[in-house]
Amino acid sequence: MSFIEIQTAPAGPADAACCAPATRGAIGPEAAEKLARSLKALADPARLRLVSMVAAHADAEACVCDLTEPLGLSQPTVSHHLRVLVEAGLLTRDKRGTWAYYRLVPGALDSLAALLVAV
Amino acid sequence: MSFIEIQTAPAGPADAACCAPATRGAIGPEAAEKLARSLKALADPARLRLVSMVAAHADAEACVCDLTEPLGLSQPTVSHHLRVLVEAGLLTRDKRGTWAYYRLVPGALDSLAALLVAV
DNA sequence: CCATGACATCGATGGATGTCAATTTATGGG
DNA sequence: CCCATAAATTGACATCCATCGATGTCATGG
Repeated sequence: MSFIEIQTAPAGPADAACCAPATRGAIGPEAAEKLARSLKALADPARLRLVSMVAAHADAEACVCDLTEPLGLSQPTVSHHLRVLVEAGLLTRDKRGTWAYYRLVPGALDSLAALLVAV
Repeated sequence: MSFIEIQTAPAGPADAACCAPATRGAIGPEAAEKLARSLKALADPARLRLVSMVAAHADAEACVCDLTEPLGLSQPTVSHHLRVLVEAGLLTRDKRGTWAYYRLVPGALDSLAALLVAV
């Protein structure tokens, strides 16, 4: 994984008053972009509840029909949110016959949290 | 802080076919709303970089003028992002004379990450 | 007392996003 | 072969959000 890529700069001379160069040990623009994409996928009440509901469901998997009614959202909307979560690498989709089963990707949330504290 | 409020339910009986009740040990709607607000504040490349730059700056504090140029955004835009971060409880603002100094709130990122893995 | 610099707020605009209704695809049963 | 159900996709619409320019406020210095 490791999107950490510290942007090292020579640590310029200390400025007398204000306005030092900044961005010494800070996160790089592309790493920020990547992390923001992952966080944006989770930064929605419906999607947080979906992740939580999938994780708490029996066998840790659930189909759309399990999730539509308790969320209070229409089926296409739930499907859309699930798609966003799958594209963000947080859930996996497994279509078996009529139903599509969603599962939590094992270490996804943990590595995201780890990146967060390292920002 | 502690927005942890897990919504505990009696853990209903396993359903035979599909469509179990769901939302057993899942996060509640209002907890999801609150967490989503915090995550949304961070789910932006500019704000992630701002948090990182403030944390990496000398004395762990920085004024707006330190941050505008390396971010490549205008001063009002940077000010807006900093305001969002302050309102989310991630940064503190301390106006001393001409300059406004921003600092990272000590445990903010960590407790956010802890909430994330507990979703 | 006015000029300047740092910062915040306001207003406008373009783009992203959440939502639903309608349609489409696919599976399974009669 | 046709119908019913489950899901995904599409299209349309409303809302939110990031960004910028203009303006306002406060402190400092000539």
